[in-house]
Amino acid sequence: MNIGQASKRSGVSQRMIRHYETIGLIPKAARRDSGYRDYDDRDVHTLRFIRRARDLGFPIEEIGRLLALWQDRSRASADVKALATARAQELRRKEEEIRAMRRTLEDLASHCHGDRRPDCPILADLAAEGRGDA
Amino acid sequence: MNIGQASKRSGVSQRMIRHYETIGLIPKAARRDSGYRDYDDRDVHTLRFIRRARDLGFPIEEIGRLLALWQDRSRASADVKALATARAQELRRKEEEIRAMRRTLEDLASHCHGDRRPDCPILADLAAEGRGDA
DNA sequence: CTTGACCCTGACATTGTGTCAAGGACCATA
DNA sequence: TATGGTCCTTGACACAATGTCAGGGTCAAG
Repeated sequence: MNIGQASKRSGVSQRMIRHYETIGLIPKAARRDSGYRDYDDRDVHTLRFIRRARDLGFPIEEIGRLLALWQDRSRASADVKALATARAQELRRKEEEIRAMRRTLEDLASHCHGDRRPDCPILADLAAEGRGDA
Repeated sequence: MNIGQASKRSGVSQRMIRHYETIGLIPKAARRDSGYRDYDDRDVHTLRFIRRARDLGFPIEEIGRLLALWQDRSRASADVKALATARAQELRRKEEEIRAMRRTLEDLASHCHGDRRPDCPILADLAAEGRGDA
């Protein structure tokens, strides 16, 4: 099948399919005489795997490792689990970071009148003489 | 003062100071005869403002608007509050998204033996015949 | 054969930041 | 004054992941 079909069936954009090929995440696709890339169901399956991993927040480089493990019949599940838990921890870290930012903002906003008066604790906070790095 | 000092005092890297100038977030710095950029305390104050906003997750473009509001003595606090709450909501959205990913991963990992056996529900899930987009 | 849908490559944009290179400026000390 | 070390300048390349646009073939149906 052509790349358009593969894209629709896998949920990975044509752009990204080509990109993954370029960076070597997936092998170079077979080509027709016309030069068109040609995919089969296994390829689509692989693309779905990638999409799913991507949706779970794995960076490309780790997706590559997951793919290798997936294709290695003798892998140890511990190796996979290690990647997954490391990712989960990283996500937890980001989550906390964003949460802290959000709460600060909500706190600031709650103290702001939000009317036509000009004074605003949000700007006051942003402008506060805080520590630079020096 | 030179850019190095301004950077240290504001906590914004030299790279980003120049970048902000390039994209017009801050006005072009004054120059010495030597060509060196020259900053004063007000500039540093502005840079700190930017850094603080950046730390709160505001994208550059919104930081520009905040700066304008900050410098506008007659702004209405409602305008500032609107930006802040919109940002908070966006952060909340991201937070949820990341949280969902993390929980899925943790769930998958909890069902994985994590030993030398090859079978692993994490890979099984990634490889699952899920819906593509077609 | 023409038309429209599909494919190809390559390039540019985004967001925010780092780093490296080649070259000039400045300052202090030998 | 010459030399060195530290600072500055610009410009370019890089990351991750993606979109989009342009200019040009391909294919299939009418």
